[in-house]
Amino acid sequence: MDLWQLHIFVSVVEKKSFSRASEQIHLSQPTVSTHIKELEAHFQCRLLDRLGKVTEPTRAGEILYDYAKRMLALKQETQSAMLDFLGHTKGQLIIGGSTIPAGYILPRMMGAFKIAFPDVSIHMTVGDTGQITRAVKDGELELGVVGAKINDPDIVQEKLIEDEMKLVVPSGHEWADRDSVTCKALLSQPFIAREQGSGTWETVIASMDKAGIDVSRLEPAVTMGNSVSVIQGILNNVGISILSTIAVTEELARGRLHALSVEDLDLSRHFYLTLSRKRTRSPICEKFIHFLKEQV
Amino acid sequence: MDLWQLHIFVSVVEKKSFSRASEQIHLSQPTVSTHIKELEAHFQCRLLDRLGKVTEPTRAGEILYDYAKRMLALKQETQSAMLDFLGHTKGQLIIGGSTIPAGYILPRMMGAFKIAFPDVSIHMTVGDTGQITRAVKDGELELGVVGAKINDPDIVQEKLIEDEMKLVVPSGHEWADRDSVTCKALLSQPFIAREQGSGTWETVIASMDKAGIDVSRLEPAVTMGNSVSVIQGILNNVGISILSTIAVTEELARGRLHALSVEDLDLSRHFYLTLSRKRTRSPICEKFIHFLKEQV
DNA sequence: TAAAAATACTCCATAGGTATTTTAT
DNA sequence: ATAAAATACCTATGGAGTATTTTTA
Repeated sequence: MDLWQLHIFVSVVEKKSFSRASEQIHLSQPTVSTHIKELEAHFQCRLLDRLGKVTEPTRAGEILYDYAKRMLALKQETQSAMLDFLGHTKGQLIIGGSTIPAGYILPRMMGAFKIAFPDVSIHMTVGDTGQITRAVKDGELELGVVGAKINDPDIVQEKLIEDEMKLVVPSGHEWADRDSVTCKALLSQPFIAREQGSGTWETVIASMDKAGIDVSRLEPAVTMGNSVSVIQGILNNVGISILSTIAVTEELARGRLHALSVEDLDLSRHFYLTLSRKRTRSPICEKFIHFLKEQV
Repeated sequence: MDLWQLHIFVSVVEKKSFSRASEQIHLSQPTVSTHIKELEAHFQCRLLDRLGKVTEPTRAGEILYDYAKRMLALKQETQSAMLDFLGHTKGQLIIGGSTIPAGYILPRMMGAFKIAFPDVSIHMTVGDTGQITRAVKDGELELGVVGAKINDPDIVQEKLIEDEMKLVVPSGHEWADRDSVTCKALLSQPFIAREQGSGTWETVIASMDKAGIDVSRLEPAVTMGNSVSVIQGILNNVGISILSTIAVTEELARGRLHALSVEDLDLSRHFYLTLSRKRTRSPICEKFIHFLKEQV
């Protein structure tokens, strides 16, 4: 019993004739006979009563007819579900990002993408670079955007957007009017650090190392878990810190914070589009990648 | 896309490996490869990501996997539905009978059959011989029991049970103690006739004709629609009539009616099992036919 | 007699195999 | 080095055809 035989069977039932069915399916009449014969052999019973003028299903044939119709309908449903999916008109897009991308970059993109493809439902996970990368590798996420380069043969990355990090001080601060400060000056100020695993913080440390500054000489007033807390800390004069300008655009615009560059410190970094090397991405995801590269 | 390929695909997804799947389905690994390749060509997309150690479905593959499982489950369901039906353990039995069989013979049989095959649901239609025969011919009924022979090449009949018809009189009647009366004597009594289409009545008329009695000389007190009414008529002294003993067994036993034979009148008739010559009957029906012949 | 299905047969496409190569761990 | 999948190639089954016979209205 296969779908093709069931299709032939259904046609014979509906046309009430082997010959008429053979015309409909573009087969010869003997071929139709053979397939019906085979089905009857398989079920070990007559399925069709050849009454001479017409052919009608037996009771067993009626039962099979119902099931055959259901199976063929399900086949059709499968075909269209696949077409829909491949035509990237609907489906799920499961992505992830580290703090800054998930907080500021991806939401904007998702909004725009949703307008272009309203039948796509998007799920976003937030995690640190390691978590996101692992999920991409395991196929749990189709795409990630993180702030660090990963050395893993299963992962491919691509620069997506440059992030300019700056020293951020509250509006009443002594440096509030300056454009830049020296790297050394930083050591005299109470500083808000980030906990381990933060891409932002790792970039800061790396660039200080590179500039020959001993990071341990920084005066960490407090360590905070996320950039929102850091911003609150700065606003409340707990200390100052280096942050993504992306994360503080709003506060800068409102004049509550000021951003200045640190001389001799390369605080630029990139966010990387992070994909699995081997896994096939859904057409929706490919579309979203295209979108990302275009928009940024 | 056919069920066999989907089965192979499902196996690969579940075993996470072409080789493992090939072992499970008892195919060679290259054969599995070919089938997957063909499926991928059909849908024009990758369905499985060969990751080296393991193989996992792509998003498209996940969608197909779900549908494939549903289709294979439906195939299984079809198989068992057919087996159930052919094992005549469950299903529908649609039969019919003319008045006497449907009123007295078939109900008894149905009761006994239901005990032997509790999962069979039985539907019975009552109609005159013509209606029942036509329905059998059209396949609406699988089996009929009627009181007349039909001349139709599409119909086969078989004597099932002999019905002895007798003259029935109320207990207070002048003939109540007699065993028989002459045919002529009938003409002096108020008689309850049956309307046209009644097999019982046709048998009465035919046998009178044969005995050389002019039926029109009968004194029809009233014409009634069914044997139950006739019985009521006799009980209430409206007149007497000739009836199937089968239909009056109860009243005879209770002594409220008496049955006597009519001399020179052949009032025996048969009920005939009536089947379509060409149509295949369900196993349930074949079982029921066996049952009928055995029990009577 | 005419129409429908079954039978007989022929052919080729393909599902299946084995042997081997390529790829990735 | 090893295991997995892909490739190459061969074989045989069976799906499709045409021609014909059988059946039945």
